Amino acid sequence: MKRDIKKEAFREFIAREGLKSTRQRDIILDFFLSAKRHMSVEELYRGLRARHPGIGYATVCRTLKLFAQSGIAHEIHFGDGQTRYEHLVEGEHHDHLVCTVCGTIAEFENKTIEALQKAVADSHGFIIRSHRMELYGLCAKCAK
Amino acid sequence: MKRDIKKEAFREFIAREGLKSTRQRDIILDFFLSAKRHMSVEELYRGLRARHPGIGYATVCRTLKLFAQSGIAHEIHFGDGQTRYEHLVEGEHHDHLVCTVCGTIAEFENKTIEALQKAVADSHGFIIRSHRMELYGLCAKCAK
DNA sequence: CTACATGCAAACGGTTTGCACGTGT
DNA sequence: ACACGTGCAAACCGTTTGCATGTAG
Repeated sequence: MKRDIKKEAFREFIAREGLKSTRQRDIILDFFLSAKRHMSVEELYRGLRARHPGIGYATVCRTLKLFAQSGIAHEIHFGDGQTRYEHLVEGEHHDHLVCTVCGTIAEFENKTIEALQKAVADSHGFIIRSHRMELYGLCAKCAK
Repeated sequence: MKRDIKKEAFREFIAREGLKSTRQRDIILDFFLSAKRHMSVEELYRGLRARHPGIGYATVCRTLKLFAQSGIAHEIHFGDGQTRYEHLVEGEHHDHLVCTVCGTIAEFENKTIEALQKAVADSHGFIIRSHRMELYGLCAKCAK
């Protein structure tokens, strides 16, 4: 199962870097992996806090950064001043449909677009390291 | 000339909203239109400050927001915590190639990608209001 | 026993706001 | 004259950091 692969990957990262496996990190990782994707730090913090009142905001921030470093998660910004994290499904990449009314975020992937991005970059002599693409507007529900 | 069309558009906006035309707004607009696109608030502020020492940061922020409201400019965020503004060329839309080494931002436009975005959105019943697409990596210079 | 992790509170960085004073209409 | 604009400093908001204490290895 995906979840366990990530846990394993994070465990390895922790070991490799000489860091420590702690109760908090386990709790945060569990919650993060089981929560919906694209959670903001604040949402994650509140969710965690509900079950584990002692946990600190700073710890959540620090741990999420570790997830990003370890490669199991990715930091995203939608321009609303909130940092979000999404868990990564290995090599896969996807982009976002962001509903500006209800805030729902859907994902999509389109190989043709990615190929065209590559072509555009090539024509500028530009080497793509990463990209982001977000479509903002009304989701099916809110469009009605 | 483009510049004058924008000045005119802003003047109209000011009038329509019952706002006032002031020395500062003129200065900021001039500087903004003549500066390179994608300037951060900080860069604009420093540039303005060099010639007009009295100008306040808050005024620059407020005025840039007005530009955005009036439709002559657009706020953009590249996830580095800085707000940038770019002046809009009417209906045109373009996307960005951001060099992560030297910070240079190039623009491109690709109708095929836009059509595909529309297709993706349609297949989700999603109505696009706006979008953003940024390719991050190394520009031609930095790639060498 | 040592180094890393935690929770708290204070600091931070960019942006926004409150307010007394200035200025366009 | 009145309403809107300005500059400054203080507030703000999400995030990060310093520090004393806790805990994994």
